[in-house]
Amino acid sequence: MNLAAQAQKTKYDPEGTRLRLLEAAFAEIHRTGFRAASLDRILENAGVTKGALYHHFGSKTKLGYAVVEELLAAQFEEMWVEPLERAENPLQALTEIVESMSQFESQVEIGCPLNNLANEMSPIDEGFRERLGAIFRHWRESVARALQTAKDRGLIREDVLVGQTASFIVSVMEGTATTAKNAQDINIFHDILAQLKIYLNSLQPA
Amino acid sequence: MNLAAQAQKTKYDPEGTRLRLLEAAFAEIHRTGFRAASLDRILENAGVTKGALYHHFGSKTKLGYAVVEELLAAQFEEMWVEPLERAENPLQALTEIVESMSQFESQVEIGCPLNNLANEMSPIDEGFRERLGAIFRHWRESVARALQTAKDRGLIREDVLVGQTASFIVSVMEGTATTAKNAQDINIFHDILAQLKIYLNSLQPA
DNA sequence: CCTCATTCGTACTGGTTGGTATGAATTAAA
DNA sequence: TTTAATTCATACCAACCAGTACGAATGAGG
Repeated sequence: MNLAAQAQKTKYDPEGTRLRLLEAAFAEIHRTGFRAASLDRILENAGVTKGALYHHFGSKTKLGYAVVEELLAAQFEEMWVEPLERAENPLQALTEIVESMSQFESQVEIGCPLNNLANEMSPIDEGFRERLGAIFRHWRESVARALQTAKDRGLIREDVLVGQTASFIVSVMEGTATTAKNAQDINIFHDILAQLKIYLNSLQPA
Repeated sequence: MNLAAQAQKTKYDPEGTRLRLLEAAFAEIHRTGFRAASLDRILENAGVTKGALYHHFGSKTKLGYAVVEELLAAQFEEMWVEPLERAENPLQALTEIVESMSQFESQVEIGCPLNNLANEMSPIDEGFRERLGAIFRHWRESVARALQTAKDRGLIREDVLVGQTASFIVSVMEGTATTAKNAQDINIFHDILAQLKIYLNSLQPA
């Protein structure tokens, strides 16, 4: 039945075209930034036309908002929030995420999409700022919870301020993305993450 | 004689218009980013016309390069390199610069211009990448030298890798600018810088 | 089968962009 | 004083942009 429906190849596929639009927009925005992202290019890559776009979303801006809410947020959920949530040793989990980051070569080429969008849009568009801010906040809170759990289990020192430290760690990640993207060099990326790991270790009790 | 030359008010003032163009471009670029910076707005703020611009610079891109080389680089020279160069206690000087940063409210509003430009232009324009990269390198080397001097004087531990640590510190500064700009909140800015100061202190011998 | 909303495709618009062509005004050189 | 180079001002252009108007194709409900 399900297969039949697929084979049938219905002409109109609203959910499908919507998703293809979102993904094409995400890629284009990640590559060029939001304002320089061309709707025509997005449409070409998505394989749909302008009528479809303005039917599903109402403007370029709303398309951008949807990308942030539905795709970008999910990426951080999967990469940071969930692994930290179900980790037995939160401090080690944090270190492992940082290590797994080292292999993200696209970060070096075109940067972290959250970092890119925040730098470009936050000062000039309140809608973007709020949505990106929500991701940042969620990210920081997730790290803060992990640090608190680690503290409760005696894995880090008592005098560590989990909130401020979480903000610090997140900022290091953002700064690292910027630095690596500019240097276009994977080595400096590794160097900084190595120092971040040393920093994380230094949080442990003496 | 000099005063007479000023009072004379010569009609053509190539160096003056060049500088006015550079400064107007710097402000506009800082506010909107390079690609969104409108030449017409720059010309309006500088009080000159398009003919002057294309006479002194040859294109929008070259104008941007000149801004980076002549204005942006000087800003970091003044803010970081020189104070660290002539500091008696390099570690303390580093801390003081970070503290002085806390009062830069424009950083919260529209971010650090180096951070902004690097995020926007480095992946898509080699000319910008090289020039911004030179500033980053200079910045990192300046911090690294300060750390090395501190190490030589026994102010920080022997096992601190000055190069990697300098890259780490610079990345924190960039990440902080991003975070603060998005949050539009001076408090989180202070929180992160407070943690950076704690980190700097942790470099001292036990 | 009929009706009506949904889902798109096509063609077009007004506005803005960086860039250019041209020449006039001014300065420097001879 | 004549000539030549610099320094600008004005008017214009092709390209691209987001957005819209309109209608045709398709789907769902009765």
